[in-house]
Amino acid sequence: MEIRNIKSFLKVTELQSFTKAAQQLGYSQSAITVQIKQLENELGVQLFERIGKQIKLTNYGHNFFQQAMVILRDIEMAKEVVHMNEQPVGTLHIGVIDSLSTSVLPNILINYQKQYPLVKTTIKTGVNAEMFDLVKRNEIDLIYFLDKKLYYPEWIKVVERAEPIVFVTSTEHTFAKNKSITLDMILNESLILTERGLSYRYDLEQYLASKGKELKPVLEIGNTDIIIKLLLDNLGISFLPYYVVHDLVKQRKLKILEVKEIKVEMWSQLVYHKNKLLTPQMKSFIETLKESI
Amino acid sequence: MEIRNIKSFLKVTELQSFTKAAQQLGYSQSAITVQIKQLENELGVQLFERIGKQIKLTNYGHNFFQQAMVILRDIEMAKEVVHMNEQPVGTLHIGVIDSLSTSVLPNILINYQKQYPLVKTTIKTGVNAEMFDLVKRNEIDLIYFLDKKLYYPEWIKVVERAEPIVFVTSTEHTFAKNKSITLDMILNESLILTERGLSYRYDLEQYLASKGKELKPVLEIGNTDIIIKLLLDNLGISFLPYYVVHDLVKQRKLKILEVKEIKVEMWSQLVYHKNKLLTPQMKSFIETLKESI
DNA sequence: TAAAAATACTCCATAGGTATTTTAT
DNA sequence: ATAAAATACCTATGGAGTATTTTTA
Repeated sequence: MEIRNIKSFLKVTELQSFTKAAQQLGYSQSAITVQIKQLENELGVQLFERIGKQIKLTNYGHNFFQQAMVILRDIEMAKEVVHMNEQPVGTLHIGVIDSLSTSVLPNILINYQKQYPLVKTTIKTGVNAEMFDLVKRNEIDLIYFLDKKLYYPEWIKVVERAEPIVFVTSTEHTFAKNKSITLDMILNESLILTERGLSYRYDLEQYLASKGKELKPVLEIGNTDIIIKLLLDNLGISFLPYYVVHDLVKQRKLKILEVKEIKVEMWSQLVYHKNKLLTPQMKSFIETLKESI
Repeated sequence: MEIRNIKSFLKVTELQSFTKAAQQLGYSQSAITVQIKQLENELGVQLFERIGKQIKLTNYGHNFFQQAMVILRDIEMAKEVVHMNEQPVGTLHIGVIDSLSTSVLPNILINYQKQYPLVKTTIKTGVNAEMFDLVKRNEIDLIYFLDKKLYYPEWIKVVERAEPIVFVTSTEHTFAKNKSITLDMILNESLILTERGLSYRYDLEQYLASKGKELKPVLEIGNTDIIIKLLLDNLGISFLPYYVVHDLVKQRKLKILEVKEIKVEMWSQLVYHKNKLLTPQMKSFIETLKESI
């Protein structure tokens, strides 16, 4: 059974005539005869009585008529309903690296929820590699991460912003008053760093290695929040994206150490998979993020 | 949009794979690709995200999925529902000539209604020509009439029974005691007859004409009930199908006059149009009628 | 005769197959 | 190297047209 048969059937019942139905539908009369016959064969019943020049629905035909209308209505509805939800509603899956998730993301999410209260947002956090994996498995719609400027043909980048990485310590620290600090000075202090392998720490180590030097952190902690707590307790110096300490620096609880010899810069980037269909949720989130930074 | 596309779409969503869906449906993989693409073009939206080796419904696809299930369910339902009402329910349209409608039909209808209370029966009465016309216009399902044995290729005859046509009068009538009556005797009495043109009256007149004689009725009334009333009042003699007077003869209120010279026999016949689809109502009515006579 | 549906036949549009390419694992 | 989908191309089925026949008004 195909839909064209059903459409023809309905037109025939409406006009009580094969010929007229054919005219209105742009078929030849014989095409209608055959289409109705196909239906009758498939259903195993006679749909019309052909008596004299006029045709009339049989009981079977009447039964089918009821359902045929339902089916056509369903199909029309499918064509409409498919376009629904072009407003931002539904769910949005975002992957974010830890450091961004506790610093810049909260404000963005608050703005977003205010503007689009119908969207349910789920956040997955982890390191870059884990996020990238989730994108590949199409489990998250967008990923917001920090790294060098990355270009992969399978990604579409929608936002990127330079993020300076800075040495930072407590305003209580003895270095806090020094105008200019050298790398060597820092290397002899207690260093509280993020994990090895994180791109900005890697950059730093590469630079040091080129000078024959080495990082010897007293502590390695993935979570930047914990690092910041330790810094506030004046327990050492760290090397972190500026954005994670921005607020506390403004509040004069932490202090950026100006180290002239090295400048590490990373990029916070928002990307999605090139084959990903942009949902309204995604579009609106991207807009909100652009406005927020 | 055709149903095969919808079926394939549903199988693909079920198996999350074009290839597997193709296998299960007996298509090649490329056929599925094309079918889904057709749907996507017609709907104007992307139904699946193709990311890596796996596919995933988009929001649009999910919307369509909901309706697609409804459509298929309704199509399956159409295939079932079309066979419904194979029990005798619904309406039955019967055409009956006047004389049968008041004599043999009532009993049959009572039996029928007892057995099939769900069938609504409509009775149209009239003379043969009117009934035949209604059959041709497919306004009645069955016609029960009295005439010579008729065979028309466009009819299907399901029941026929010989119906003697008899001279009849009141038991009070002077002729009632006579063992043998001649035609001549009757022709001189008050004759109360049905209309000219009725087949059995026509037969009688033909016979008389061949003998150079003629009918001179004092009254012509189409309705046999009225004729019978007049007979009971001993107002004359009539020429009627035996079945209309059967009961009153048994009750010895009317008397059949034995006229040796002529024997007119008609047939009560139940027929329907050859292109008419026999409904369960019709079948069961035919059965009931056969049993009742 | 006219009008409607059925039938016979022909044709070609297209659905689906095979083979290959692309893309990703 | 494998596996899935897309693409290119080809073939054959069958849907629809034309012409004719049948049936009935």
